[in-house]
Amino acid sequence: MRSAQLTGTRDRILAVATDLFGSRGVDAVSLDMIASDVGVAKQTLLYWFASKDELVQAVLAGVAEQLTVAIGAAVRAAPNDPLERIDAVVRAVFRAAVRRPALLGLVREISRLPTHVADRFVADVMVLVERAIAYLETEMDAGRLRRADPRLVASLCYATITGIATEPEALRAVGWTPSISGLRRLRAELLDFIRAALAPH
Amino acid sequence: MRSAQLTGTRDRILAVATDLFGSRGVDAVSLDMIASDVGVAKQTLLYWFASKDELVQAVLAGVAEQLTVAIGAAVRAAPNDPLERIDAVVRAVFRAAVRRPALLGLVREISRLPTHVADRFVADVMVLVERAIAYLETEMDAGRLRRADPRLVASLCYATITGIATEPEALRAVGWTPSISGLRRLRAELLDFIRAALAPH
DNA sequence: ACACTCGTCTACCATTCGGTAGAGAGACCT
DNA sequence: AGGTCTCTCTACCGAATGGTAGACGAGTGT
Repeated sequence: MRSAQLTGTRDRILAVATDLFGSRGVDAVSLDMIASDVGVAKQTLLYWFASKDELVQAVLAGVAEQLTVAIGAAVRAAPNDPLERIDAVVRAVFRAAVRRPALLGLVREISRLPTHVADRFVADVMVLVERAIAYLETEMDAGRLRRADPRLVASLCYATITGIATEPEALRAVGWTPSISGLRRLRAELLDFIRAALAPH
Repeated sequence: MRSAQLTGTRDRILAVATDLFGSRGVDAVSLDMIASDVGVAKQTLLYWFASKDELVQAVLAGVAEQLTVAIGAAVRAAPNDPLERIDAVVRAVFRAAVRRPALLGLVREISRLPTHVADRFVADVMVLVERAIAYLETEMDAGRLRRADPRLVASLCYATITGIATEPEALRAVGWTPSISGLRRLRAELLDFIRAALAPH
């Protein structure tokens, strides 16, 4: 054995692969790049993951779990008001995205992946989406949210959040530079936008 | 000369490249694929465009022009009410995206491109963005739009529109199937969402 | 002491990629 | 007719990619 790592080789590979796949895209990242970043030979990657596809699937599984846990905790901790809950979820997703910037970038990668690679991930996330849709619907029925098609509202919120979090170019184009305070302002503006879009009347 | 084509080889290459780059991503599309789709040899591509980078730039230039023309015409034809104008722009972008589905997918590709390839396109689009921001600001000052940071509002609208138009996976995940009537409903819902987010109070 | 498993390595392979070299076929000019 | 320009082709190249084959060393159980 080479040495007693604090984290196992497999976990380090997953961490590096998540960052690289998310920030540059799956196609643009080679196994050699990941291996060299981790500090092992490419063959070591292929020992832990039989193929690149399998590595991508493992990375996606990790992302799905992180999102599920983060969102679940946020919902449980939030008061029962729908706007407050949406607020809490957006904050949770933002927090996750700040801690690991490539996370939402990876979510956006799925539309480019062959279906047999993305299927499992789509199924995992579908659970979250269905739950959100059901919740939106009951709140609309109760008049606490603006009446609309809950499925499309969920898509719109998703598109807005991941869009804003994964398009640094778009933000640079409007003269935005990343910083802690800038990020907080961005989040506040995003929350206002979504609140205004969903509030009744 | 091989034959009298209705459109020149160069234009056909551009059309095919736009569709492929936009739908599958620049990295994932090889010159061989484009050439075989057009029905010429790869070398013919490299005769018209000195390199893949140059082809990508030419494709982006075409996209920027189409968007500029479509949006410009929509704005000129719309009444002076800000919500009406935003409405008109969204409809124009949607129309362009329906006619050529890969168009907005390409816009999203720029964040992955080397800067020297994307720079020109970013500059072209920045003109549109600056104009939109200035307009939003004056309308906010006049109290006809909800008060907010116009730069970030522009980014949010951009993220929402391109997000919804380029993530078929996300829409499939909420049980949406593409159709003419479905698309119209989607557009209507998107317009309601943005109107509600931007209307004063 | 010996066989076995686990984790990592070096060496290599087939394929694909973007790009070069150069030939050839028509159109046009003189 | 001959020369030149435009456009397309076949043939090839070096680099990079995902993946295979197999050796090596350190633990571990018997």
